[in-house]
Amino acid sequence: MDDARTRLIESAQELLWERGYTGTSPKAIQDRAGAGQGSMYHHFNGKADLARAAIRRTAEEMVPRSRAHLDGPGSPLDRVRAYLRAERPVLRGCRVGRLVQDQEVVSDPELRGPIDAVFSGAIERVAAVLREGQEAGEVRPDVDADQVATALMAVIQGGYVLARAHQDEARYTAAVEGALSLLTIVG
Amino acid sequence: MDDARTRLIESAQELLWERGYTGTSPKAIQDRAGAGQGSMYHHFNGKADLARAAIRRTAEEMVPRSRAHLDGPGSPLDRVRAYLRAERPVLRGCRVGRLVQDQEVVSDPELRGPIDAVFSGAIERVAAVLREGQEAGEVRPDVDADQVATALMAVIQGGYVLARAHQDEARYTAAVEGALSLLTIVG
DNA sequence: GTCTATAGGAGGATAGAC
DNA sequence: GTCTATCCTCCTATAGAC
Repeated sequence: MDDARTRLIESAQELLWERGYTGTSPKAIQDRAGAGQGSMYHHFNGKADLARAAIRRTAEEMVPRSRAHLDGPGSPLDRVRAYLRAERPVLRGCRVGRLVQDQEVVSDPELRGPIDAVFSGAIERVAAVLREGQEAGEVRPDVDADQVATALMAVIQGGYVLARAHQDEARYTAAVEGALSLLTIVG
Repeated sequence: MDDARTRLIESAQELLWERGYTGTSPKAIQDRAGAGQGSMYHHFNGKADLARAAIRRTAEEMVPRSRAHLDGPGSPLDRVRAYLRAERPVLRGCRVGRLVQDQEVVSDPELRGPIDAVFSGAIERVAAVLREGQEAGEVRPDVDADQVATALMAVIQGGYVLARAHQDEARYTAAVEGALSLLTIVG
């Protein structure tokens, strides 16, 4: 059993994922955490303050996930494939990508910062692995690794969007496989 | 054309784009439309009903935009490039892609349907043009056109997400150019 | 630290007058 | 068709007791 402060942060993480910032009320967070109003306003200044803590924590939790695949075993191309094909809660959406639609999140540097850092860090790491792949002769050498890495991250985020619109995880898979098929050197 | 009903729909379209479904209140729509509560509830059953009309209209307006590029002049690859490079309000986000984050939108088939149709229609059209390009020898023949078309649509949607997170339109451009660079036959 | 009480405002909608 | 009045709930936060 964790303390109330931790439970509040975890509940906020879940609700921000499910309903976004605007759709998440302090009351709902308290209820899910089993904490009262007094408890929440003792530990945090308000909704935005709690959301900052929750988003920071979610961002911290996501970095090791991508590192696990990108810094894992296998050839560079294998690692990029493993990252893109990693199991994801597609229909639930991206924990952080979802939040950038919220105007209040984008406007607050403390809310947006950690999200931006997750994406920027992942793009950089993917680009580095792609460059390894180019040197190894696995990946087309005629493309800009940074641009392609950005495109691959966009495929993941856009895959979430298309899959939710279609309510079918297959649309995510199609996007990822389409992107991966373009990555290899044509025979 | 200038009646209250139309103004209400147009105002709802703008607000849904800016703030999403959850973040848009009937009051805000009325204020922007210069219409009173009585007027809105005379023309529509409520918020969801008005949102349905607004989303249908937005979806209708988006189809010709994509057709303009995909069915335009130039070679197949030129048309795909023109579509991906078309000017878009990147930092404002996608009019329809934004909405699929909203749980209430995804849950209501009448709200989700038109959005899904926009994406599905665009994917099909892009795939057809890609197949033309493959036959013309412009596009790699060894890839699945449907999957690649899905990937390209995902790049657009994901480009919006990454650009908003970074608050920089360049991130969208990088994603698009990275994807396009993979499309051509390697020299 | 956590509880209850309190509060002004916004959200979403209904009813009846004009 | 549009207006105003009214309703109840939820939102977000503050105050003070325990």
